[in-house]
Amino acid sequence: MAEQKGKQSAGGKDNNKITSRAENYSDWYLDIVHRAGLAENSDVRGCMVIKPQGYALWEKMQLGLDGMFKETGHRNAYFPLFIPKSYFAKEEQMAEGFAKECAVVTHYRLKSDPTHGIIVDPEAKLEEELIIRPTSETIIWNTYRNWIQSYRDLPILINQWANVVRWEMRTRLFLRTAEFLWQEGHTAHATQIEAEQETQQMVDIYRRFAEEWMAMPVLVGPKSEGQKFPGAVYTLCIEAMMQDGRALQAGTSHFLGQNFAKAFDVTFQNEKAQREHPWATSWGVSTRLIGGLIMTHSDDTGLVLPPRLAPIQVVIVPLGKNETERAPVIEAAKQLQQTLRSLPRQEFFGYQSIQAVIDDDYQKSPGFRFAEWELRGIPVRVEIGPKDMENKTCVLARRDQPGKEGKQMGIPLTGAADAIVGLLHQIQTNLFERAKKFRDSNLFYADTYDDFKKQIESPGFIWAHWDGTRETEEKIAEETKATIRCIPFNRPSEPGKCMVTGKPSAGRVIFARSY
RNA sequence: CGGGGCGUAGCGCAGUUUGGUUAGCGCGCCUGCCUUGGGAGCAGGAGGUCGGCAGUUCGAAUCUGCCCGCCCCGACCA
Repeated sequence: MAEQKGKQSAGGKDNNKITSRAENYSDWYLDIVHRAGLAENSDVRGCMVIKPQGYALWEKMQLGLDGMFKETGHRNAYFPLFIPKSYFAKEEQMAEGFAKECAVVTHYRLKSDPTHGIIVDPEAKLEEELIIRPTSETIIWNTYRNWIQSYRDLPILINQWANVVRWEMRTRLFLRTAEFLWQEGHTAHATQIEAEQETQQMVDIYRRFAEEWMAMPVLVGPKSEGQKFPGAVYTLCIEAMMQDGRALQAGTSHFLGQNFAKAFDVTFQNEKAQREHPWATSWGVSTRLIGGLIMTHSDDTGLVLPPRLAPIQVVIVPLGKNETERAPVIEAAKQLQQTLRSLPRQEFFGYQSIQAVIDDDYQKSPGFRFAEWELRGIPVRVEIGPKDMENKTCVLARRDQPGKEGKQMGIPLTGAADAIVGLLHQIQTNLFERAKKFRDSNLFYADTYDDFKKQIESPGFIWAHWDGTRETEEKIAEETKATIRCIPFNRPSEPGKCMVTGKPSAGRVIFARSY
């Protein structure tokens, strides 16, 4: 009896399968991250290990973004991880905003102790504590003070790729971790208008990157007062809808006014020999984008990668029962791999050659190998077997249509490389269109607060009128857990009345529950 | 930090209520045979201080206390 019970219950959950989205969205997400080998939790609370497959995605993101930053005149630099507490305190709004989640270094030495092993040396207390950067405005503007004397020194257009630490209570791989990787741009300008143009330009770069590389449609526009970056005059954002209908802030670009220049006493002389404070921006996206990528495209079969972001675009799976069958198949696979690799480089792939791998692990059954590569999200799979060799053809399978549905048989090997490139472009477009369609079909309207409360219980974003005050937004957040995600630039011009207070509203804004 | 749940092999779990010899199962892993157009099969094998510490007991995965960690729900957040 006991044995039988054990047998039945053991493995009750098939750990070979991915939890379906319908069953448990959050388990589905974690299954994808784990099974596709992107990342895992480390022993350090709240911190993840980004594994090679996951890091490769980040590298492709860096490739795409860094290129766009450079094209617009930015240069990379690196500033310290540690920020003296006094610097941090200088910009009040920001210090307050991040105070609750700062890691602080208080000592600089350990020593061995007979009873406790290694201990913090109480003699080695720092005179001034160091904050581990949650963001770098303060240390950078403290540095800019020395770099900026004249209007001729401006603009300063700097970006840094770095890690930051925000001590979060609850973490989720990629979406919210205590330490994460990001880029932060920090610019200084002679005029307000130029800084505001920069803020706009950078959010537009984020939009382009999200849409063109990640195939992730986004809403673009300012945040509400309540949601903006502490220390910013205003914050522009790109906001995406995940497949569970929740919002993900995917990137932000801040107009900082002269706040940091004043806090750090940064001035320059203009053409008329007058002293002025420069105008600032900062902007960033993080490894959170990987979470957004997963939750935008992936399905119950596994990860789905848009071709422009996929570190490997093509996998070739040779088939065959024995050496005699396999030899010519392998030869054809190698030729195709070589042809793909030597195609003219396209901007579409970041001017990198198309990466194709051959999976000739015959120990694994064909079905196993097909499933495995689908799980890992490779956009195109090529199957070549003995039957194909008779006709000099192959089979192409597209990841955006998993299983047998996405297969095209009888593709001539001679034209296969071109067909694959075409397919990669198609997949990229299809993924974007599909995600956009999903997003748009989950945009709802609410005119009364009652309707809003009802609608917010279902997935999706809601267009609603709001009186523009922080109090009303807070009340809504408290009562419905929804916040204003974005005030889209392209919103229809439609004055109305706030659904809560009845006060006038200039136009609808986007509400949603968010990550 | 409040409420709930859980720590047993790399992963997923049974066993704990009612203490009793060498702690089981599925997947994965290793060896061999066999097989290959959608997650194959057979045979053999390796792998555990049962989260930690202290206690109760002739005897603890199982009972008691303390501690640590993880997950979910809240408060907070890119």
